[in-house]
Amino acid sequence: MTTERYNIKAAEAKWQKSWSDQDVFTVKEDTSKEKYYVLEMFPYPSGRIHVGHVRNYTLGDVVARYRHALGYNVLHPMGWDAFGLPAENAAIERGEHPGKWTRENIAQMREQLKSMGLSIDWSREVATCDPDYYRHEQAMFLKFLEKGIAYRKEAVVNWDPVDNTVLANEQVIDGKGWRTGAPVERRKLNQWALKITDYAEELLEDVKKLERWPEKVRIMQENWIGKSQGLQFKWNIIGSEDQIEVYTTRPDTLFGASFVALAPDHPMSAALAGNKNGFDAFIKACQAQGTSEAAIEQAEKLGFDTGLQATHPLLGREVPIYIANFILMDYGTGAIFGVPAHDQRDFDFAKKYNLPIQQVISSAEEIDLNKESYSGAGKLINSQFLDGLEIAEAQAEIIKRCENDNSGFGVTKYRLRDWGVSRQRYWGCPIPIIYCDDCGVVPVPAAQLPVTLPEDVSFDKPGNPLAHHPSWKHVNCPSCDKPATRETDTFDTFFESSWYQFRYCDPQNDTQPIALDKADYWMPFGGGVEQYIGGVEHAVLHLLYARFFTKAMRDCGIVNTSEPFTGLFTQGMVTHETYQDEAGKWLLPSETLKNDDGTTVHVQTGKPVTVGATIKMSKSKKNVVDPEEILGTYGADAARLFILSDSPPERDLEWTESGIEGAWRYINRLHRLITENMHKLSPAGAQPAEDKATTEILRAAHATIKGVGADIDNFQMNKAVARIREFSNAIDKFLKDSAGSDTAIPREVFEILLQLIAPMMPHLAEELWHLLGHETLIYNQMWPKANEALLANDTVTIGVQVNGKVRATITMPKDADSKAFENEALAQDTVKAAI
RNA sequence: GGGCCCGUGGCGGAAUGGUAGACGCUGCAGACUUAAAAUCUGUUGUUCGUAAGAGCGUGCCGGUUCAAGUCCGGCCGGGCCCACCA
Repeated sequence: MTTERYNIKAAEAKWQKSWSDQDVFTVKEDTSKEKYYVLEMFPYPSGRIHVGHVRNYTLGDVVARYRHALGYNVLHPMGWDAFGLPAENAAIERGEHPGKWTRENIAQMREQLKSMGLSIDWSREVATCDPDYYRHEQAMFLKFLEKGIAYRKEAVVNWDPVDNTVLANEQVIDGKGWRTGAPVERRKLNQWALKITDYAEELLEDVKKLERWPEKVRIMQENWIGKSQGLQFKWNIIGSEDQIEVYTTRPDTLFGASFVALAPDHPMSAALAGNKNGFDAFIKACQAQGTSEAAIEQAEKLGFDTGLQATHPLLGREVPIYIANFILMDYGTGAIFGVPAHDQRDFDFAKKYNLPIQQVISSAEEIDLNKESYSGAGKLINSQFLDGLEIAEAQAEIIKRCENDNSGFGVTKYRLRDWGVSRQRYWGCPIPIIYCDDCGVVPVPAAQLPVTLPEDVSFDKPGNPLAHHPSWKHVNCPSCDKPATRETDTFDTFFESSWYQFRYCDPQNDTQPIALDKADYWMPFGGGVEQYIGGVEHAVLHLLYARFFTKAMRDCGIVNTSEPFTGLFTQGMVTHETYQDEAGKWLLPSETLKNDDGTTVHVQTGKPVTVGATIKMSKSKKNVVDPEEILGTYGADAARLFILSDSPPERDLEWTESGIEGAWRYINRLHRLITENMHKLSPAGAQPAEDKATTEILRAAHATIKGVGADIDNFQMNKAVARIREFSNAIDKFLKDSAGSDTAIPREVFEILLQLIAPMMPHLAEELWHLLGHETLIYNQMWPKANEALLANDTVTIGVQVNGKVRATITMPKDADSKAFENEALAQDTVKAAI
């Protein structure tokens, strides 16, 4: 018998064409079916997909195909997060227009994704740089402005003095601009911001309810929002009318206060310092101070003594006033009172400036206040009316007294800051605002939207090309028609990714971001995207912004949804070994060769190569593999299978050559398993034989249906793959055992196998399904139902332990009583011997 | 400094408190082949033993339990996130 070897390339292309020709992935609202929205974080169109994308989209595709087979109306879209800096950098480096560069990249990446065989409804594709996308964003921004959710404020930003642009925090490395290396300046600029702080409490309360989010991400968001409760009150300045307002979460330690300190950039600091010598130098030193982790750890606590004293309004305590480098203007009120005995920073400061260290919390454990502060539990001492109280009681008491006395009040604060959305960049969505000398800030009228980017821009000057453009920014004021200028800033690119999940539901709508009825179908009040999948690196920024945006859209009447993503899965990274040649130069995995003796050498020179740590794939360490090469060599199914096989999806996945080869071998083995045994298939419609082997293989089939379904539900794709391999091994054994006899393999067994592999290896499943004689696509086949009657196992095998050691195993009827188990156990020779 | 997660063979990893190591990768031995590749078969925690078999084994110490990789307490080690946040 001759069997043709499985031609992976031809088969994968053929079935991709079939899916496309039959338009099976296009989806419409259908109220007769339950919907299921599967979404993976959309890619930035950098030009080529990387293995992280392959992992992300494979995971999503398994869920989408599985849910579709279960009968859900599945929405599984794809798009492009297309605005951003790399496009501008490419423009600067190669003189290409960012739009052209981006669109070419999209075209290339779309083809790469299609070659993975993803079940994506490409008719819903969106690119955020498309005016038809961002016009709605501009309209929403104007609604936010009306509602008071968007506002203009003066904010301190990271300013690169060489490029003349604002940098994001991530673009500041050790206090220097990432591109220019110039020391970053802190500058005050007028910026548009969104009032995410108004939503702090709702964001915090709701994130606790997102049960299908990883605990880790929920905690990260909670920490980021940073709710704290404390006391806010004012200290009087001796010899002045002014007061210093402070915030503390430890009002109980008030009697231990030995100083009051203000942030260097606190509005009162300069006045308090007066014209004392050294203040300017002190401020300069504070500004020069790095913000990196290392810098903070090494930084000495520095203070500037104003020479003034402050008194507590309720208690009359008198303490010196300092300006200190470790006080942050962005948190609380930008001023504190210091309690050296119970706060380590205050302790360090007190040691340096010889301030008193007064203990007010006692503890059973030993406290040495010469060495360090004590911040644990205990009872109040040295605190007059608070003495003897527990910390929590003391806090309540002091807040009560201050409130009665009107000298202070209990207050809830959040660490969360408003979201500054202005960027001095070209390749972003223009902010639809016009500035008029007479009318001030004028929103662009709805009829004039979208404000589109000019095509003819030059990048030869540093700074924002929109500001340099000769004509773009000059317009007439919409209200008085006098000459006016446009806002030349563009939105932060997180703006686009904050609402794209809605746009996929109604991508062609040119009057609204999304029609309400479509939003209500796909992203109803009770929940949005059932399954969102992406990297954990977006745990805070993107996922918090998108949650906020959804609530803001809801409050503007655009949607009824409160939470965009009801289910979230964060995948692990893809890692790879690293390689260096003798000179220490990093080598690509494809430049190395493993010898049989275990050594690794350079593929061309044959010189030894040092194999280094297995770390996240990165261009700089060159430990990357190109998905296009993998797909070309092994095919999409093998790549998908390997990605799903070994590591649990939430953990890091080590990419290995032997692993992908193993997956490829299994694809071929499955193909042979079916094609070489077609003649053993039972005829269609025949009742299965009732012999033991046939019953066992059917039982295995149905147990596998149940297990694989549960595994996919639980995102344990590696277990699903193991189960399928176990099942195919069982089929293999069945066929070998029955060789020579006329025992048929039930057709159902092969069909179940193919249906179970279909979400993971869709091309192979279609190919073999077709070879079994089916005219319809396996994609449209309903997921098989496990036959519970077959699964009901009537015997059970248990281990018998004596003194904690397994001495025997016994197999008993499941409904046997405990006495029967006991008798059988005691009858075992090994058990008798052990007793 | 705060928070979270994880420690199981040579490796990735399985295991509702109930036969630890499923499934794979690697290695080893063999079959087929002139040879190689591919494929197939066997084997692969560790120690002792020719073998049958026996002992030891889930980072360490203790606890709960008839029974612990799993639950509890305390250590040790590794990773991630946040952070002069008052």
